[in-house]
Formats: sequence, C-alpha cells, structure tokens
Amino acid sequence: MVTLKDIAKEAGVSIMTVSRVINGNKSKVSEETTKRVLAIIKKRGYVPNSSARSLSAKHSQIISIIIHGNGNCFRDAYFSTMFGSIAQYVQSHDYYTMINFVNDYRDITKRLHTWKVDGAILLGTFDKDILQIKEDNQIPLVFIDSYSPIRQITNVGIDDYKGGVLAAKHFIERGHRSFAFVGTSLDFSGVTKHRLQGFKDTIINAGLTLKPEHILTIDENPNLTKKIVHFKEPITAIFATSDIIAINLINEITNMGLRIPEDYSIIGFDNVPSSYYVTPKLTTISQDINRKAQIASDILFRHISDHTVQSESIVLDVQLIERDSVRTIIR
Amino acid sequence: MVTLKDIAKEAGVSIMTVSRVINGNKSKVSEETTKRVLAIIKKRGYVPNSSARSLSAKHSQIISIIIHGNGNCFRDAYFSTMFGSIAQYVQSHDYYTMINFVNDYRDITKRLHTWKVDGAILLGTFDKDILQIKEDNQIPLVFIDSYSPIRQITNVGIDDYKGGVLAAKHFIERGHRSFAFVGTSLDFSGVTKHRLQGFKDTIINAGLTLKPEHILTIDENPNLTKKIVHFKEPITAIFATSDIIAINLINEITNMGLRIPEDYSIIGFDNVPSSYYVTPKLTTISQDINRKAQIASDILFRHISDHTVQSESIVLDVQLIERDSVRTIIR
DNA sequence: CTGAAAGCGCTTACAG
DNA sequence: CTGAAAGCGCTTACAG
Repeated sequence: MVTLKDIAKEAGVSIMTVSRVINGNKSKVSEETTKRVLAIIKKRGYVPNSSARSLSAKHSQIISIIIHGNGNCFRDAYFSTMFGSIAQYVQSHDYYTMINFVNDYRDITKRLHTWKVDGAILLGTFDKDILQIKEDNQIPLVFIDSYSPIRQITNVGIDDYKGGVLAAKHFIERGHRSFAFVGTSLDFSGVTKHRLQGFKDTIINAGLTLKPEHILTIDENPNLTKKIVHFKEPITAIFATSDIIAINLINEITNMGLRIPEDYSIIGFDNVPSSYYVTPKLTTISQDINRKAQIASDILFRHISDHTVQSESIVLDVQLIERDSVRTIIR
Repeated sequence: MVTLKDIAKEAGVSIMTVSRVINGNKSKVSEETTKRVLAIIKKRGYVPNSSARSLSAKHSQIISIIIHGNGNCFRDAYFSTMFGSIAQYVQSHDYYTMINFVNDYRDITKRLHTWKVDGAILLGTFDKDILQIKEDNQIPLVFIDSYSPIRQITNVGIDDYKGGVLAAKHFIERGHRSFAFVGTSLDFSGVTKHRLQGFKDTIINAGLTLKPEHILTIDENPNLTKKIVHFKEPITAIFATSDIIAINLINEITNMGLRIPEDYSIIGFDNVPSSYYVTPKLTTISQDINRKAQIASDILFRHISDHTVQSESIVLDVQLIERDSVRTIIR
C-alpha cells in the first residue's frame, strides 16, 4: 500500500507538501513541485487513506442516508427513485454515501458517530423523535417528509394538505358525495395525517361528510378491500395515500368482479410510473421526486460548508394529474 | 467525544482491557471487569471510532455496493429490490454499506482502497473488465449477473439462456411463427446476449427463424415501437429482455390503437410487481430476487471470514409465469 | 487475565 | 513556499 510517505520520499519533499498538493492548496505549493508530486501520485496509483484522514481531520466525507424501515422500502418506486437520486447527488459532490436502516431512533446516533459522518438525510417518519435526534447528533441533518412541532429543523417536504384538498375537490366536482380514505398508520405518519386533513376539510367545507368508519389504514385492515365493498353506507370515491395502495386496490376490486371507475373511483398519490401503466390509468397527485432529492442535497451541503446557516423548511407544490380512474356522476 | 481512554480511566483499567471487552474477547477478561466496563460504556454512551479502528486494524467493516450506472438505476424495480435486499443483509451482518456509482472500472479501485473496504458486491455489467477489477482489488468480490470468460470469479446469476428458451417455447407452443427480440445494448450485456441466444436457438431448433432485423435494442432505436409495427415481414411475438421494456411496449402499442395480445403477444423478464398490474397482465420469466441477494451476501461474508475459500459461480433457476399477454394462434 | 509500547497514515498548528 | 513535531483513537504484538 503506497502512502503519503512513499510519495514524499520519491518526490524529495516532506509529507506536508504532498498533503497540500492532494488537498488542492495549490496556492501554497510551487507549481513545479505540484506537477512533480502529481505525476508521482498518478504513476504510483496513490489513493489517500480515508480512515487516517477522518481520524485526524475529525470529519469523514461521508453522508449517511438514514432510512426508517428495512430493505423492503426499496420496493416502493417513490422511495427508491428518491434514494437513487440523493445518492447520485452525494457522489457528485465528492462525498461517500452510507446507508443505514433504523427502527429505533437511538440507533441513529451510534451509526452517525462511529464514522464521524458529516451530514445525514433522513427518509421516513421520525416525527416524534426529531428533537432528540437533533440533540444527539450535532451535525447537519436534513429530514424528508417529516412533520414536527419543532420549528428549528431542516425539512424538505411537499404540500400534503393541498394534495388532500385537490383529491377531494376533484371527486366533488365529478359529482361524488360519499368518500373513503386509505392510508398507512395514522399514528406514525404526519404525511398521512395532513393528506387526510386536507381531504376531510374540503369535504366538510362542501357540506358533505367523511365518516370515521370510512377512514382505513392498510396496516390494521388485512381485508381492506372487502371492508370497503361492504360498507354499510356505500361509497363511490376512494383517496389512497400512495399509488402503491391505489394500484393494489384497483387490482383487488377488479378481481372481485367490480369495475374501476364505474363502481369505485380512485385517486392515488406520488405519480410513480406504474400509475400510468395500470388499467385504468390512475388519477393521482404528483410530486417532483427529483427536485425534492436535489433540494435536500443542496441544503445539506450548504449546511456542511457553513454550520451557521439557519435551518429551513421547504414545501414543494403538488398537482393533480387527471387520468382515467375517476368517473363523472351525473345526477 | 468520549474515547477508549476515558472509559479506561473511569474503570481503572488500561485501554487494552476496554478494547478487549468491546471486541468481545470475553475469555480474556474477567467477568467482573467486563461487567464494570460495559456499564461505564453504556453510561457514557461510548461509540468506538471506526476510522481509528480501520486505520490500525487495516479493515473497515464496510461493504461497498458498486453500481455500473447512475442513480436512475433505482427506477427499475428489479434493480432497487435487489439493492434494498442486499443492503439489508449487509447491515444484519453488522457491516456498513457504502454505495458507489461507477462508469469506468478504474473508479472502483479508488473507491474501494480509500476506505479499505472489506468486500464488494458489483451490480450491473462489468463483463469485459472483470479480470482487471479482480487484479486491482484483492478483496472478496461478488458479481451479480456478470458474464466473463474468466473462470475464477464469484458470480451469482440466473439461467438467462433458459429464460430465452422458455420464452421461445411458449410462443411456439401457442402457435407463433414470427418473432422479435428487444433488449438493451448487446455490446454491453452478457445477460442480454444469453437471453437472446436461448431464444434464438430454440426458434431455430423448431425449424423457424429469428431474422436479424427483428433483433432490436432500445438504446439504438428511439422509434422502437413504430419499427416493430412496420416490419416488412410482420411478426406476432415479442420477447423483451425486461418487464420495464415489455410494459413500455404494451403501452406504446396500445396507444397506436393496436391490441395486446390480439395483435402482438409479449413476454417480459424479471416478474416485477408492475408486470402483474399492467393490462393485460404480463406473461414473464420470473427470477427470485431476494434469494439472489441473500446468496450473494452469504457468499461475500463467507469469503471475508475465510480468504482461502474458492471462487464459485451460482446459477439460479428461472420459470415462465403465464398470464395474459400471449394469445394462442390456431391455424 | 492485564498492560506498556509502538504504530496505522493522515492533518493541525506552528515555525521559518 | 516548505517542513518537523505532535496527535487523532484505536489495534497488534509482545511481555508478564
């Protein structure tokens, strides 16, 4: 393994000079020396030892992507597209990315500290533990899609409330009067809560109602579709909190011999590619995943290069993409 | 930042003793001391400094997942499911995973050496550079889906040839006599080549032909679908080298006012969830992604714990999942 | 079962 | 523009 020392020896300079050349402090080394050292580095195929650098410099050039959940998250197109996009940005900034799955927020600290990670992007729902996470880890932290009463955090999210509003409006405009909402566990996710709130508020403002028994979570309802089909008071419109859920619903309802959108109209969320390929093409609330990833990365690196930067919350817009899964009811 | 030294001082022992406790060399430390040290570690929230450990131990507990391509790979459900699954296995083995995108194989060496990575899993097509990669990086390397004339490499793949055979057989059994093949660039991918070979051989063995002009790559044919529809000698059966390609074909053909499977029958590859949700449900060649990920991880860790283990190539089986995208032609 | 010494390969801080 | 010294926080190898 070739080291700084080897290069220095061959170049007839001290290791400090080589170190400076490598770190691009060109102004401090004569051009001639720089050239010579660079040539030797290239010839010998020298690669700096990142561990040694981290140990003495007290930072690592590592960004951690913290994921609340496990590897199965990657089955969700929204999630994996976001992840890929972030990882790409991190690498293009010349940082290394580590990936960490966590269930308990306390795992985060260990994983971040042990590598002296320079910053982290947190994907998933950490809502109630955010303050503690922030206190335990005094490095730049960017949350994605988190909700917290704590103001001083940096979060990149979308207007989930508006998403709910748009869905409800669309249903109402199309003549629907009876609704259901399907999401992931409300206990956990601020995202789901806000989508529901927007949906509900809009319905109520229109003088209609969203019955509590028509608000369902996939986690607690193994026979979700059956339940919906057998509601005491039948409904015609279903708002699902993700395209994955919506597509599953379409599939199960269709398998029961019913039709979308004739029997049930459905709106999804995320606008993943599958929402376009499913039959009928899914009407959905779209968000710009790439933009979200880019903004999150940009903010993170800005915070890393200047620790005095204030925390900021970015809320991206959403819009309804009208396709074929909502029918018009004429009375 | 609390260090070994702090713990040692508080426990009234040397740092060596603390080090031994941390690394689980219980046999070498008295039970009483172990207990006391452990308690202090917990109390102080001590986390070992991985950089320091790497520097002196000359290994890192880091596994690198090397991806040939960029962040957009994660848009492919096959790819991202595989990735998530591997990352999960790595973490459950108490290793850290780093993710590296590379275009040029020479990037690999730098990224692996700088962190003294303990092992790597390589996703994507490295076929022609494999020998060089292996020589440059003397650590356990597991390739996934690579093809190389080099025998002494460790690869986990599937029977791509058989996949092609199964597709051709199915088409022929269903009365098809004229075929097209759609894949990614043949220059690059052994996977594609073998799928094509199996497809072609089977067609030829049945006394039929696969015309060279009916073998298309998506990279070099922007108007792929149009081309297919306007073949001089029309075809009825299309074998696509991935579900993504197949689903895109279904969509574009449908948009042109033609029908699947009535006008064109299609078989995909991978059996990703979307293949089930698309209309018509896609007949496809399925592979067990999770199993592939698990086997690759297992082999990697076996090689890490014992460097003398021989390289091995695993070939997993594939099967045809019959759904609704192939029609029966009765003559 | 326990510890003192040396060293891993860098950077920081200081000196010239 | 260049360098000698000290130190980052661990592990290895040796000694007892």
